[in-house]
Amino acid sequence: MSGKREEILDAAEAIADERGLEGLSMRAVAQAVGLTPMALYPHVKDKGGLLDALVGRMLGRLYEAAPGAASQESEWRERLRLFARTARTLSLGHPWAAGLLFSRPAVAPDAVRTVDLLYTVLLDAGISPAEVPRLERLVSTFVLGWIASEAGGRFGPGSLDPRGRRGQLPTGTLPGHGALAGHLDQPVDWEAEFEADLTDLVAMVEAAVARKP
Amino acid sequence: MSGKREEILDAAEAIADERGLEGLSMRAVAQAVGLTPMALYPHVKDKGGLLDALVGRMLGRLYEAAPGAASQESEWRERLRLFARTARTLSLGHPWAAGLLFSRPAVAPDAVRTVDLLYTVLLDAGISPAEVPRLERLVSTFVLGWIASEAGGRFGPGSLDPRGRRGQLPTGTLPGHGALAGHLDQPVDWEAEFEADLTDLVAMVEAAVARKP
DNA sequence: ACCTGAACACCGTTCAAGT
DNA sequence: ACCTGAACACCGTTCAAGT
Repeated sequence: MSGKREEILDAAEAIADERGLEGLSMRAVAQAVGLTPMALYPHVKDKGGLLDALVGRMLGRLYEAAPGAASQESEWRERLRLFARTARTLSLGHPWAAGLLFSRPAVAPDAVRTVDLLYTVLLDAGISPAEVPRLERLVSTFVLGWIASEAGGRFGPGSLDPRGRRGQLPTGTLPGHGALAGHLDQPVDWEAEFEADLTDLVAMVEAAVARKP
Repeated sequence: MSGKREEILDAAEAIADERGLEGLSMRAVAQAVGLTPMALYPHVKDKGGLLDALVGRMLGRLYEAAPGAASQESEWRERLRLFARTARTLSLGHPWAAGLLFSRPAVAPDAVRTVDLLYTVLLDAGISPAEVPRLERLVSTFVLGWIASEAGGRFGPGSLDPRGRRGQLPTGTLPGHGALAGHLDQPVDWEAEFEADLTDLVAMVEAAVARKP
């Protein structure tokens, strides 16, 4: 019936993918669906509401795309990793999305489903119920922070290129950089780094299980 | 000499603190310093440049306010915690700041100093030089993600209130929430949770040291 | 160099009016 | 209910002109 709303969200997502978040205006969306800007308001209520709907969609897709993470058949470690990998892949395809999750508390049903998925993973790992909410926030915050950094450009050359770093400060004031001389020039394999981080994260969960039986 | 730039940045920071990031316009800053909007441009070049300068300042303040973290006299564990705590305190005072760091790769000297501080902490912990850059990104990404979540509202009631979560979905579809029934209603002590997370983070660094000697 | 004033090409949203 | 058109109160930034 109300496929008009879906049409509007489709157009908005396409615009965000192509022109970024700052290219996403009510006027641009309206033009894309062949309407006047004001004709959007009955369907999305607000620009904020449009953004909320957009992240709601992404979370829904995350939940659907990581079915193995939900089905309790595979091992919790693999479910955790699958979930994180899916989030990363999704974020790379829609680089505007991750950053929104920091400011718009996601109350949509799909957001709750996603949190619940992590709850069950941690419970199956053997985390005591009292610690599960904190560890869920720890894990989701790290994953979200990481994919937002990668998609948003924080890991980009601007902040990484060692040549850019050197020379701005008097020599000797950067002892850490000095000690790492040989290790800062190589290009980074981000997928491999993400996987290594997930290994550390899984080990942290295991340690939390061992600590409190 | 060029205290005018500092005056502009002071005004911009005050506006961001009081009215949030969306209240921070070139026009508002100009009015606050008693100038025409265009008179700002020789000093800050751009609105993007103004935002960069603002986060540069925050990073400088982070570096200055955590001197114990830099001075190699205290233990690395305490230096890591001090650094993270200082970042959190700063972020709570300027809630608009953390989110900016995801999208604006900080190349400013103070950003580099901050990264170098974490490098030396990890080196002193005994992390092998080859692993230091990855672990620095892991630690800084978690801390940044956490303070951005807290300051941005992701941890807020919208996404936490269990009453809001229940009822939106057919019962039985949220097994995790069901199993955690008693543990989702209590209010959270965010400072205590942050400290607990830091304990897990420190333990993760220790595990990385033990793994590769 | 530093600043102004007018102007351009945008925003989100309200409101009265149409169907 | 759904849509339009004009309008309001904003944006960042360019440009020509002043000093």
